[in-house]
Amino acid sequence: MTNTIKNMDELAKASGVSRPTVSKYFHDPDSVRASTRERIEAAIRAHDYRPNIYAINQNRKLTKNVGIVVPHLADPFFAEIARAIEQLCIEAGFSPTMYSSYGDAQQEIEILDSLRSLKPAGVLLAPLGHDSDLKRLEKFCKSVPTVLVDSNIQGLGEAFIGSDNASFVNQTVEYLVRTGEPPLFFEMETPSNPNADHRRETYIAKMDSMGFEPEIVGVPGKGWNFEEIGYRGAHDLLDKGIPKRSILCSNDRLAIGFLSAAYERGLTVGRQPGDTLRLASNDDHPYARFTCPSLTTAAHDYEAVSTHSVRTLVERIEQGSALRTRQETRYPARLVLRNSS
Amino acid sequence: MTNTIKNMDELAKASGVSRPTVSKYFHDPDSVRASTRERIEAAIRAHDYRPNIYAINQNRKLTKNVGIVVPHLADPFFAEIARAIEQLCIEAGFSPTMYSSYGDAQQEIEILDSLRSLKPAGVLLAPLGHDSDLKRLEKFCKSVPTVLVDSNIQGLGEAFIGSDNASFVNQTVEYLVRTGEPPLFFEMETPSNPNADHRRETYIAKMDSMGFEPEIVGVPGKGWNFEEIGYRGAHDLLDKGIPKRSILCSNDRLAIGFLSAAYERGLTVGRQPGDTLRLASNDDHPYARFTCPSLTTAAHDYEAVSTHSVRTLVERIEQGSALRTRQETRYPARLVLRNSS
DNA sequence: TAAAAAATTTAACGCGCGATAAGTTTGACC
DNA sequence: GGTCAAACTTATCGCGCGTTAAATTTTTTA
Repeated sequence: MTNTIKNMDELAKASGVSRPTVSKYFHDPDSVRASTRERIEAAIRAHDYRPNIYAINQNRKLTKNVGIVVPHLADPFFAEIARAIEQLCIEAGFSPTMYSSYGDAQQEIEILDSLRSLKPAGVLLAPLGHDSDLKRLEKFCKSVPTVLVDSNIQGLGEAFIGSDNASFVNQTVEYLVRTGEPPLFFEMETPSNPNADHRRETYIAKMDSMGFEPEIVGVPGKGWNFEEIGYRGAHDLLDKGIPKRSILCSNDRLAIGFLSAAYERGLTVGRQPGDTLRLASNDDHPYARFTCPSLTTAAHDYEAVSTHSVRTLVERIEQGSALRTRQETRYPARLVLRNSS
Repeated sequence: MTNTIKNMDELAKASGVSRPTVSKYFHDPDSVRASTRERIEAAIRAHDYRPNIYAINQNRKLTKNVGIVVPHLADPFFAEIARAIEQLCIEAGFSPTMYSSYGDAQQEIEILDSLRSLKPAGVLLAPLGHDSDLKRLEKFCKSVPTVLVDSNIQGLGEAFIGSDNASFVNQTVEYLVRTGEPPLFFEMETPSNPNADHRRETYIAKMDSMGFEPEIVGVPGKGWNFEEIGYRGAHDLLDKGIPKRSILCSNDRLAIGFLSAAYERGLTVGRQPGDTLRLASNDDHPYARFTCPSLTTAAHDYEAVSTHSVRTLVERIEQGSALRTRQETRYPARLVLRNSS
């Protein structure tokens, strides 16, 4: 008796209203009179009715779906960004779906391809960067309102919202210099993300401007096992002796690997007089508090990036195909002092 | 000229076949003659056509969708399980979608509710456990073929596939006893997962059977910030002096917090003669290799769990509503010896 | 209380595809 | 060359809803 309702027609009859009115109700509950709204809602509750999504989306010009695409969900940084964005999308009345390309450009394209057939209202995309298939990405961005997050690709999408890499590195370099000595820059030889390039460039510029000689160590290794790469790279580096007392890692995951290697070698890392090394990094990874020693790092403004990017996408969706000028927004970092330097 | 094709009718005309044949092709490309298959595929390529998912799913009795629901995607353990399962589902010809309840029972229910309207062929569910709304969960499992993963709930779903908690703890306890002394068990006072209970029970039973007195420390704290909880709990514990030389943590994330606290206190953890503490744990968290010292732990058989659970679900889907007896499968752990004990 | 405005009803079409039945063509085989 | 099954075509219905237009009712406003 409670589950005999299969479609809107029956729901309409059960609640004593016409089907177009019920349809209107689902489109916007406030568009019907309070009295009819209550009748409809009573029937919905009584029969546990939910409209058929597929029938809805087939006929609507625009769905309420949004895609969230990140390079690697197993990376806590992206997991956190994705979580925040997902929540905000729900609050804005959309149905977000999360996708991860797991560092694979081919999969990134496949995700976007299958996303296209979901006719999403919009997409929040944190692209792989260098590895991405730019032509396919560009084609996609032209067919679906897309906002780029975290990693920028020139001219692509409606807008870019991310973190200001220069702010990160300037603060960490400044801090290390002010409280000790100019740092060596420790990074991946072939980073899988454009942000790494900006960090390197900022490091060089900053060192130059302060009158120091930039010194960069690029460790080999591909893929997304950054800790492993940092670990091996640190061992290789330290095999040749300690190059400098201060080290700045391009990102926290490399630093985690570095600290692990340093620990194994019995090197003490920190700002105490007896310590052999000082280490700082960027990102404020969720585990940066729990490394040994805890990691001095520059923190993203997760909340600002996620709220701004969702807000931008929603605005873009609501005002239709209004092509404003593409805006790029970069939020500064917040230096977090811990025990590693 | 290339994008004038909107539906199957036009695609059929463009390729010179009838629409039912095209429909048949999409259902199973091998069900049409090779020559017509080529003609269709040529037209698809030429016009970049993709069938409308919503129209397809509206009419199919069963969709090809499967839901993957985990308690917390930001936890690397679940991120890894979800990734593996997602990949296997794709290979099996399904369209997986990932959902995370982020530790919130209310959200777990909402996910399942919205999942229901996607008419999924099946669901792979790693339930929250204690916190889950069992009645709603039960209702859901009756309406959608569901396979439980990682965390079992008696009688729920078609099957359960997870890890054998007893195997984990038996191995870690045995190892600690054999190479040193019986361990203290370090866990959360109110764990958010039934697996923790099984681990505790196994610890007690194992200690009893070996003739030792079980000793358990339950640290306060709620939520999913296990590292933080372990960190604070360790400090509290160590404030009262070192209770025992061997400590077994219920899971790696607690251990990561513990190691961080121990490091801050200048305690050396390991199996060397001079070390003050030995620490072991369970899960083989992706970062267990990079803690300081690296963590001795019991590893899940990720691959076995994920392949078996996907295979079970696919079988269940393909053989319709064949109600076999519910099976529970638990894979044993693999002890990973590192430097913490 | 009448007129205007808002809400609702009735009727009907379309979306893109699944599915089926009956007739027609194709290709393999002896 | 004839036979027959497999493959294909034509025709047609239905899915559950969006959407629209015109007619009707209800509520608000003057």
